[in-house]
Amino acid sequence: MPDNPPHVVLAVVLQVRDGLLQTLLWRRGRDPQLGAHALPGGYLDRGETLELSIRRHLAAKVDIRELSHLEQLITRSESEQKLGEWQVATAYLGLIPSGLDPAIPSDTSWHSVDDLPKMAFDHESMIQAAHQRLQAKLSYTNIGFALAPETFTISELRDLYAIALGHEVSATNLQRVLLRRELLEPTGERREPGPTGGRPAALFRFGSHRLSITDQFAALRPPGK
Amino acid sequence: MPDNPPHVVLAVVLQVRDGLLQTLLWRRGRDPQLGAHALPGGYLDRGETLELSIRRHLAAKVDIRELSHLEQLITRSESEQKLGEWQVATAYLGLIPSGLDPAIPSDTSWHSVDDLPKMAFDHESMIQAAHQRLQAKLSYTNIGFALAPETFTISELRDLYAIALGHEVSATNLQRVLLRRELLEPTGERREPGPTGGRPAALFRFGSHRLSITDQFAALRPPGK
DNA sequence: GCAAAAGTGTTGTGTCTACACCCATGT
DNA sequence: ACATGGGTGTAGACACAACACTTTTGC
Repeated sequence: MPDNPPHVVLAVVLQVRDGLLQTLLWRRGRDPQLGAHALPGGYLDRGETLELSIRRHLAAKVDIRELSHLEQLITRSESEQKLGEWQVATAYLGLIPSGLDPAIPSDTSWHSVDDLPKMAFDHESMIQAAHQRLQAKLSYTNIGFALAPETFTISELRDLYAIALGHEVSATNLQRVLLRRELLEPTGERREPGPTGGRPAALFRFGSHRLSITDQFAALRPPGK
Repeated sequence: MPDNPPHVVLAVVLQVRDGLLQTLLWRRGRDPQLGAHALPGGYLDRGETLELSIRRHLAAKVDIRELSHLEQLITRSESEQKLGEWQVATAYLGLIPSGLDPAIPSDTSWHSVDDLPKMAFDHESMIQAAHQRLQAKLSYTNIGFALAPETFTISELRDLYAIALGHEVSATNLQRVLLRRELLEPTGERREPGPTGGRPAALFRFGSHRLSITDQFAALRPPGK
């Protein structure tokens, strides 16, 4: 056993795809746990910074210019140790806006957060931690910008929030909350109605694409019983 | 340079002492930065877990049975690297209830968070991060249990909150918020008034000493202008 | 009685949810 | 006209801050 632990950097990359909150998983091509699903990532290189390291490893899987947000989640040493490998792992949360479809290599695929395959190590609990962090931040920050495309209608945004939060969200109230907090600005454009008609929806965009705490007050709770 | 980075584990230990929020600093007895003030901690041992490691290092400074709370804060690789030492550091936030006065070694001392000496590395920003985390959690969790002694009056608790938050807190409203959230329970006992008189204060205690999120809603904001 | 400290009553404000209602478009 | 989806008006619940007022003690 070496004097210092190998340091692994991982990312839970989340995106709303096909109506589900999905995460990018890599099918391990090497021991240990060959064939099991794991979070993308790899070893910290000599002299490298944690954030640059995870960006480097992710670059092998997706176009990281499409990453709309990246933040550190947690650092763990526990479970790897049980496997006889003394090792430290730092997990990041990454987000990709809905609507993009980055090219990914064949050993990598998207999986619904609610229907994960058998995961290597304790990566499943890291995905849960990432999901909880996203849910919490949707309530008191402007992090919605990182899930949404550049412009969108309130209905589309409502769907993104509902999928990420895991419960129904009212378009009416979502609009009120985000406008009151001055996070959303109208583009002035409208979306053409579909073949079935309906009033054309106004297009909005997030005023800022930098994370900020917008309200200590929680909103968007699950509908009352 | 070795194949793997040395992993350092640090703790920002906070306690309300003498009317100030203070942190435990260690005066470095070795290079680099000999003589500068630094957070207590040390290297991760072979096969050791992060949390056990910080507990082990802290045990050399204080009686860790007096630690009322310990949580992971952040892991950094950046700044140490600038000094030519490729190194990763994980910082923890630790809390000690007010009123205790743990024995500490002579190379260690308490310093007000608002009046820090010249700090080694980027430890000052870690203390700021710890302080901000504590302030935020005072609003939406029951973390007050970790700052307060076993039993206390509302006035005493008000002072602790005011010191940790850095702004005035109303005893009236603090009591209402914490009772509404059912965090406080009366012990049934009373504190004798001082020589100057006054109605005897009821003693309370926190119902739970495990961290839980009690409200997504922020309270205890600074008094309005 | 009077000062001091603790605790309660009450009012107003702001944020949120829920739901009724109105608006703009396609067929 | 009517269905469809977008958007506004309004009322009620709740948490909170602020402050007046009452209670209980020592002197």
